[in-house]
Amino acid sequence: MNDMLLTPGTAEYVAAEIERAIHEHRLPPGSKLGEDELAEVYGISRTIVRAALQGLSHRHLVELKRNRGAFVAQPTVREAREVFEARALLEPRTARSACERMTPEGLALLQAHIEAEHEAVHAGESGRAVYLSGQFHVEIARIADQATIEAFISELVSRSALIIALYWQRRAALCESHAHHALMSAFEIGDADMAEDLMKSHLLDLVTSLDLRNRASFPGSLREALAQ
Amino acid sequence: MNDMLLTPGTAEYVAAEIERAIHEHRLPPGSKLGEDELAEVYGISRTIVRAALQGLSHRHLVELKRNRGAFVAQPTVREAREVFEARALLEPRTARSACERMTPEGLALLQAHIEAEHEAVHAGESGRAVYLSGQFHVEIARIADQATIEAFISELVSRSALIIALYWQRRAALCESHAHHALMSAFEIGDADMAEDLMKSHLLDLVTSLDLRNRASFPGSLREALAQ
DNA sequence: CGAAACAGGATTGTATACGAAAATGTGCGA
DNA sequence: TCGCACATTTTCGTATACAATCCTGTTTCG
Repeated sequence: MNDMLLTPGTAEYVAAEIERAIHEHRLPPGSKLGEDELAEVYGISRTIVRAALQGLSHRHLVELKRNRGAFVAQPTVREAREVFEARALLEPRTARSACERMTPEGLALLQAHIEAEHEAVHAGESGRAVYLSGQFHVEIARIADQATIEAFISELVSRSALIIALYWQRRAALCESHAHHALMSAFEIGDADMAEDLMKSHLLDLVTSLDLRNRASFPGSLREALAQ
Repeated sequence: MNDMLLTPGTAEYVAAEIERAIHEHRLPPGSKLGEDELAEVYGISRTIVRAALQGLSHRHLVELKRNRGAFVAQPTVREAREVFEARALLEPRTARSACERMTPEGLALLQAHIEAEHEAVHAGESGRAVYLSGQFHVEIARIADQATIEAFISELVSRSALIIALYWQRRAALCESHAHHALMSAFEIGDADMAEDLMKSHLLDLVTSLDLRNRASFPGSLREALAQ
């Protein structure tokens, strides 16, 4: 769905690949990202890999531990709350803006997006489904024509993928598509108030579908897993 | 006012130094940031300098032109509008949160901040004054105890410094301190609604004090300066 | 037998060397 | 004199070499 016009071998390309893998839950939180390993995979030197990892760490998707290496980030419960707090500030009014500036092309884009989501869900590609449902929010920001806010939302959506990987609780798998469908309706009839409200409650639904009780977060992940 | 606990010789240290210089208008928009030059200044290799510059480019403070080098960013009029749009979404409600969670320590911190601003203004250190008045907003986000939003606001404030350098129009030099004083009053009496409203109008005042008419932005800066 | 010290291996941190691209300066020809 | 092509110089992009650090498995001593 997103542009693939990044030339292979660049730091941006490698970063995008890793980010997508994180987003699709192929790289679970805590995964070690060895520099030599990545360099070999992409046929480049560690210089580029390091640039990519540094970029990802600025987006809080990767944690760089000095002399230890790079790891896929493990957002704490607190971080998770903060991310959705930020989304709650940015996204509803961005959905409003998008609705006000909606074009036929934008509408078609979002429609195609939703259909791709459905496909992924039915094909059992849950990773891709999670990725697409996140990108839906980014597309809305893009339609709102706010590049700065879009960049923030893009980061928050990616971090949300990590949060979902860590704190998602089984129940409620269908609310997603419903919420996106509802938003589409609002966009179609051009009801900006409705779009804003729907986005607000959609985000609220998302947080409440997480298990954000303070279970000591995951600094070690092992200590946590074994300390019965 | 900010922590100086970054060990010299690291990319973070160099990035912080450059960012501060940008913020204080010692490095005007468009300045060339040569790698060899910076490496010599800080007594390090280009490796570290490049890491620092890449970090700054992720915050949109530096523009990296392939095979050309790094330059202090020159936000366009459109970018300027977007930055303040984003600030309008984030900061008022963050000021509210800060007000609700205000502590005596936080109050004292902000008070000291304002006094430092006054000092800088009276000492004629306009660069430092601009820097401090920006940091005031970041401190509020910190008091609101929202690290994620704080990071966003920090970036937006830094970009605002560039925008001010480019688009500020003389008049209205005193509104700044007034607005910050008014905010302090709201914090002191714990009036969250007032804090939110004051921040909202403060940001509005800021944008309206800029000259954001489309004067072809500054892609070249030279072409612009000489095309009479 | 257990714990601390030690050595080996693996991985990251930094500097530097070399190649590539762009900007600039020079000289030739029209 | 002007313009174009070529050479030079500067600066960036990438790879690689080496040093520093950490982890782990082993040894040694109490």
